[in-house]
Amino acid sequence: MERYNFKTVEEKWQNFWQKNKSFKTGLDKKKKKFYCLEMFPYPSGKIHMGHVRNYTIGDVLARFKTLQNYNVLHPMGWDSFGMPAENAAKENNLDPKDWTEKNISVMKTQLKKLGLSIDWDREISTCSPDYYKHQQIFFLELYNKGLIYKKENYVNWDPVEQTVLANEQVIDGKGWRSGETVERKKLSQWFFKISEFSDELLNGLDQLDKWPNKVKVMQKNWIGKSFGCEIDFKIKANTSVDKIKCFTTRPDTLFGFSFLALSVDHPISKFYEKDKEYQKFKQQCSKTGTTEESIAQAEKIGFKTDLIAINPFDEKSEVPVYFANFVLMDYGFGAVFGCPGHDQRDFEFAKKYNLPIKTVVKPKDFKGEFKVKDEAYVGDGIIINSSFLDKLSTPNDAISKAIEEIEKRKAGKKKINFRLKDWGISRQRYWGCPIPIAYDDNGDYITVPINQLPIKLPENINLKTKGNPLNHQEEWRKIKIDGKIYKLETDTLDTFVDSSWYYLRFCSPNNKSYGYDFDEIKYWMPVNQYIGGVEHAILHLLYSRFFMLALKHKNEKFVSKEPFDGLFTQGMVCHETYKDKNNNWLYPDEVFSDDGKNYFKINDKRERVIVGPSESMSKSKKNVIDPEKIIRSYGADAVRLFILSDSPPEKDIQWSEQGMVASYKFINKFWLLHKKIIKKIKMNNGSIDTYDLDVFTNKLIKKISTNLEKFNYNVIVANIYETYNFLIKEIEKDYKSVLLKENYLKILTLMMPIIPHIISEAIKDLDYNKKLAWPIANDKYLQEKYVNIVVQINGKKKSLIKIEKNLPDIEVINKIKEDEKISNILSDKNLLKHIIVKNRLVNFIVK
RNA sequence: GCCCUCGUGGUGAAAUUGGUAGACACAAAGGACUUAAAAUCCUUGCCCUUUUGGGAGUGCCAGUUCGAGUCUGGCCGAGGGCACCA
Repeated sequence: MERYNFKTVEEKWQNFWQKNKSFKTGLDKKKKKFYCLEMFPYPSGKIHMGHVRNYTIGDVLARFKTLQNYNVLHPMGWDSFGMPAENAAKENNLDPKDWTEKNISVMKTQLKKLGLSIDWDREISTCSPDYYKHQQIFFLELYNKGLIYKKENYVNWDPVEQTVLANEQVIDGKGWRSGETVERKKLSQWFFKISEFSDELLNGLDQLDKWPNKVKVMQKNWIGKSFGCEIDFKIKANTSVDKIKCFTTRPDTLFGFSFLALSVDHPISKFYEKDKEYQKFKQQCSKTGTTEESIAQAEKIGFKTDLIAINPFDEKSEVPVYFANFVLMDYGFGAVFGCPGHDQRDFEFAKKYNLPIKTVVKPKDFKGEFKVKDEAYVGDGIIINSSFLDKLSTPNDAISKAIEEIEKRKAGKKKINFRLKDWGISRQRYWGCPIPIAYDDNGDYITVPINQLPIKLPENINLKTKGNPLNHQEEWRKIKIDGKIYKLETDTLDTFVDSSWYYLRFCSPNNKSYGYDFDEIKYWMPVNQYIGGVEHAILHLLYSRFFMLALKHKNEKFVSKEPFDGLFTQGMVCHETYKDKNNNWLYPDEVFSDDGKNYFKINDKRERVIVGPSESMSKSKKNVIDPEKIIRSYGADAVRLFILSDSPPEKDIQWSEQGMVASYKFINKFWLLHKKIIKKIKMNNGSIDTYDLDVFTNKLIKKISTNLEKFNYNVIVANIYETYNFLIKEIEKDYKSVLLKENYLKILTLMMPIIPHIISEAIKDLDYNKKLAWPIANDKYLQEKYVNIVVQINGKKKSLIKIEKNLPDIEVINKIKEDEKISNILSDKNLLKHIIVKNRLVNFIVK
């Protein structure tokens, strides 16, 4: 029998799908829709295994929903602005545009070879003026809504990328892409007012019940809502300062107040700039790096001012004011009131500077006198030593009473504070979306009128200049607005802006006048299922949620709220790491083994390989497998089958050559089985009723359908193997041909989402030309005639008895007692009672 | 330090949501076919017993229950996120 030739079959069907536009999005708006979206890739050169996994998972879902007769939107595009293009172009003297376009064409070809059911007619690319024109229009819109502003502040400066990073892009004090230590620099920057929506972004999370809890928790922590109050502390001193504002969540501990601490960036610091000691202190603070270790180990240090702060609850209580290294300017008001008894950080500070440590909270059940000694007591309890707050329980009663009292004394008011900061969107880079702002000679700016958009990037420019290349484009910068010459803004937008609305663009990718068509997004949005890596849990997903709220703001027509109804975060693809004895990484391709040990070849000699732990595939560790090569050797179906098998999609998967080979063998085995079945059907001489097969098929429909809904794709692969194991035995029976064919078509349809090429070819052999539909399980076959009853004695399984379904209890018991083994056990025991779980189990309780 | 998630064979994992633990696969060992190898197929998989059979068993300890991988409490371990957030 001829062997399955995946090459010709896969190519044939991929051509067929392309020619027939098989995955073109339907236009019938009366049909139920399903918007399936995977995070679009950055066109870095070639696809990697992470892409294969991500897009296979999405494709299975899209194909399943299509078979279920949904109108499916399954598009693909390119997140094509960004620094790698600029850097690569700089190195090779290319235009970033050419580099990007070349990569897109390579990756598109590769994705097609996976057999993805993508509507390529909707392809978009964020670096195309057709796309970023609309982004510039959105910029103007948000600007006019007051959601964009410019301010000068300290920024995270990446010295390698020569650009500003958002807080979220700084990981352990290092740039998220460059890995270089980030510097503090003062710059004038554009900001999105994301903090305006803090509460909505937080509350919206509650509606997202199809999101992983993990992601919601991360966003919740990031938004960081805390309840408390602001307090104006009166200042006694000879300077012009008369009060300092603080934010606190613990006004109930105000009687434990023993110092006030300020950030070195606090406005008051200007009175101390000339003080030599202060300068020294400030420098010391800046030296405390931003790395993980330095933060963890940083000693709490302070600089004592001549200011004295007064406790609003006790005018006689006066405490010193310090500058302290642990106070951040961009949270609260850059000032904290120190209560060493009940805050560990304040406690350490007080110990160092010998400040009083007063105990004002005592644990609820503590008997006798409670005193803070070796560490702060931060738990709940009863207020003590606090005048009118005494005996109140904290947090609840004491905090509200304290706030009430503060408001009565006009010393402050109730306040909610968020950790979420505004999103800095300026980047000093060429390869990004230009910001539609122009400056006059005085440095005052205006927005560029809509009819002059898009502002296109200049082409063929010199990138090897220092800093932002656009700064050197004098001609390009000139723009005439209302007859007057202005100079364009040279900052470009953070690429996270590009990906914050692309899901809207996919709904109407060719709409010329505006970024989206209202009717289209009304039908398609929200995305029903969004699939991507968990590394975007905060950045991209929070920004996208913000963007929807910003578009909706003051726009009654825009009804959608959350962009992504369902979110699925897939795990990473891992591989063992290999090194030689000099600690140089080795590619898996270089490693071979013949006697159970691993070697690689060097100068015609073999040398032992040191095998390291399995880690997420990364170019730097060389533990990568090239998808294209794998597809070439085993075919797309086998790759899809393997990448879905073994591990659940949300968990990391180990790449294994053996596993890959097993999937490949299965594809071939399956084809041989298929040919046998076709032969049986063609012979058309069977006489056996298909009851057993019907039962199997209908159970399978139920299993695979529910497993698809629950993303249990690894179990579906197991279901497919089970199906093979079942059919290879069943095929010996001479089933009635028509019925066999009917069952077999259903079974093939169930496998279509996973291995579409071979299944398409197999269905062709059935001479079936109608539109495929997802089979529905017939309840008749799910109700079995016989059931296996587990017989337990005192909860332990003793026997398994096959009886008719739905027998009355008494008959079940009688049948079981006929069982020799059970009756033997029961004969010398005292039967106390029995528990019957219908059609499943009988438990005898004996003594 | 705080928050979240997870602990099941040699390995990746299943388990109808409280009811047959280990489906499905990888690896291993033994066997069949073959001159041989590859490919393919079959068998085995903890302890005691020659078999029949019996027993233990889902990180550890307790609890709830007729019955716990699944529920509750405590402990141990692994992974991830946040990190001076006042």
